[in-house]
Amino acid sequence: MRSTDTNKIERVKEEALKLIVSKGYHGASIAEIAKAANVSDGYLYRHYVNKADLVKDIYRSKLKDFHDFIYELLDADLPFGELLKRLIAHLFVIAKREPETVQFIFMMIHDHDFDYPRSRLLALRDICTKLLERGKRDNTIGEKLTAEDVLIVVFSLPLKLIDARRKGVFTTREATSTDLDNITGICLNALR
Amino acid sequence: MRSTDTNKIERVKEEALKLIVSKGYHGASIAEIAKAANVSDGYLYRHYVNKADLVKDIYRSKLKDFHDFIYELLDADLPFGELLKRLIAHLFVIAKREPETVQFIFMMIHDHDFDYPRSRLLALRDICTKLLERGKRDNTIGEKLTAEDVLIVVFSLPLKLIDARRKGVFTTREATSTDLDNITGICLNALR
Amino acid sequence: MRSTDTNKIERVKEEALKLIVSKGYHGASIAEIAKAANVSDGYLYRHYVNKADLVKDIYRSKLKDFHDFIYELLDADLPFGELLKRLIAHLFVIAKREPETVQFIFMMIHDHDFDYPRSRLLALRDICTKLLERGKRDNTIGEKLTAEDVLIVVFSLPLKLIDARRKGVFTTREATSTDLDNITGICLNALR
Amino acid sequence: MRSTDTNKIERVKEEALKLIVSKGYHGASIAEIAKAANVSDGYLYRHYVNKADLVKDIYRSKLKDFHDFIYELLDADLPFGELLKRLIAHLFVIAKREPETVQFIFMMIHDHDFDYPRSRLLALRDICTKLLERGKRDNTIGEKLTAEDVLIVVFSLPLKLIDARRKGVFTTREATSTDLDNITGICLNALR
DNA sequence: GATGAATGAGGCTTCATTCAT
DNA sequence: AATGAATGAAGCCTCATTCAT
Repeated sequence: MRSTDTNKIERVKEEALKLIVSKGYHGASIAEIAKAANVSDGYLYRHYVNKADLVKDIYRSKLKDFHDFIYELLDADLPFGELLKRLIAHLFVIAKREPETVQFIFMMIHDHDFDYPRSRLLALRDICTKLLERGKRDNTIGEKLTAEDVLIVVFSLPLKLIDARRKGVFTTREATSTDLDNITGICLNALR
Repeated sequence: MRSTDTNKIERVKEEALKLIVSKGYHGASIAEIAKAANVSDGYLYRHYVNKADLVKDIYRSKLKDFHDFIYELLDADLPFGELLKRLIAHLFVIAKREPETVQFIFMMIHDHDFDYPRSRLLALRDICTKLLERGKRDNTIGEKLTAEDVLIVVFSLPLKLIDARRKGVFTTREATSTDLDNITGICLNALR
Repeated sequence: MRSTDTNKIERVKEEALKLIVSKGYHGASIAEIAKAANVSDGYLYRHYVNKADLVKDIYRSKLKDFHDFIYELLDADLPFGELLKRLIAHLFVIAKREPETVQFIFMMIHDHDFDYPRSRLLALRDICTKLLERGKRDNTIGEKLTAEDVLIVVFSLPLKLIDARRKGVFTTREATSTDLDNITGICLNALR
Repeated sequence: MRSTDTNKIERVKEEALKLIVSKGYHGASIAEIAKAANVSDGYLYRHYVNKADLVKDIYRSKLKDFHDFIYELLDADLPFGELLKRLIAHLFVIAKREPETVQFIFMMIHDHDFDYPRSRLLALRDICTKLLERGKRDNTIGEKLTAEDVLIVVFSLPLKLIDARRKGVFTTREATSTDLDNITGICLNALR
């Protein structure tokens, strides 16, 4: 999994992500990805055993980046409300700066062919549990709520909003800071 | 002249749904679907122009069933809280009785290759708008909330919970009436 | 091969001919032919063993009509020049009145999948031989020429001209009486 | 890196031509062609977008070879009679040496599914026009004749003779030099 | 390490034909 | 006699993967 030309494999991952987002996993062929990355068809097989392995790696690393960010937030010892706001703000910022990344994660989460990576699942559970503790400590989260509740509220609503906007369910208007406040408020209320 | 066996195409749709749920759209081949439905490979092409057309039809009809149910609820003129509870309860019941159906809808909603059918999109907007009105009339939904907020709360959280359970993110425990009450409460709070 | 509804099978033959001319033998499906003839898909199988059999029958009958016309001309005991002129004129008239018929014959003559029907081959040989005799009797055909020469001249040049016009090789201008005289002259010269 | 085996694609074209001649375009399947060429099924799709594209390429190149030969003849500045004789002789030689090639061209010219390639059509018109000029210059072609007349005489009669022999309309006897002289004489007379 | 030519399994789809009614 | 629902063989084509260079 080590490469001489670090750039190359990064290019592959980048183009793979972009193409998968725009054409779907099956729609993005190895040939097209390789061409976009200016790499030979066979190149990626020196790093990954197959196409799915490449995608899993991208998926895993994107999730890790996100989880790492949350861990940093958790380390900062903010009140839960503030923490949540920053978490969601982070999502919105990424959704704006690199929309493909958020869309990619959203796609993969729901893709039949890709499980949530085991290591990430453990991290996710851990994060939800810590968020729950933090919220309860601050009396921001209701006594009876569980980490699972945190999961479905904190990691569904914002992503779903971003996705709804992208698809134009009601509007394609770009998310504003008002939207950010609204969705944060909704999440906070939800966990009351 | 043989008369059309109306069961046949129903069998095809049923088996297609099941196989797609278990193996994904691309994983479920025409040959396999036909075999499971005890029908010839070419049979479905007498009803649909291609595989995607079949799947879209199933998708559309399942969504329609769901939307029809909600319209019935809306007609009943219940208070919003009760309406929401019944709506979510319905989802839970289906998720238990025909888990593939809910999973199928959940998959299709997030599938890159399938758009939300136009007619259903209009119905969905209409439903969210009506739910919003009802909630505001009852003072159950906050003044500033929008139909889009209703959308992401009412149609994301319960489905996401069902999906989380199926995947065993935290637990694979079957959803109980307590879970139902909890998630309803969360949704109600979210829309406060 | 007898039918109760003579019209029906005639309609089938007519539509088959038209569709084959416009879409080719493989492009014209039984379903489409049946639909155009307002007949069931299975209908033609009560008259012919298969699709090819239907087409052969149409082919044979169209050739027979043409051969019959030539035999009538031969009976009229005209000088060869006049005979040839009338023969070619007949082709031109049909090409104008029912262009599909001439095109159909032209297509079938050159189609890999359809042999010239045996009975028609014998008639064709006979016709060429009689034409040769007539021409030699009149001193219109050179001594050394053969029935085969008559064949390639009389039955190639006019049809090829009609085809070239249809395809617009040089022009798509409709064949005039001048064209008729020209091509007749060419054929006569060819056989000198 | 394996270098492209230039023989492979040539083998494919060769076998495709042979199989199409013997079984027709639709009768010659990709699988069979690939097998005959000792190549994988998918191989030809690395060179052509589909089956028709392969066949068009063969068609075009065979026509080009023939046209190139005629252009060489035209360059030689021979009297028209000699030029025509050599042209027809060339056809006879090829028909003997590689009978499939002539048959292939003859089939394609008359195939409903394949147009005469545009570039070849232009060349053909040019050739006929130049032949006409040459013939008129030598007083070998009548004043009133046109390039279209040259077309149907020069490019129909010899091919039709070859085809008639192959099919055994009158005889299957191989074309002799006498036949060559005869058909040349017929063509010359035709254009008088 | 890297390439890209070549493979071939497997998918979707068509359509001539059958046969129960 | 006629229908037309249903069949299924067979075709075309895609694309992840391999491996000689």
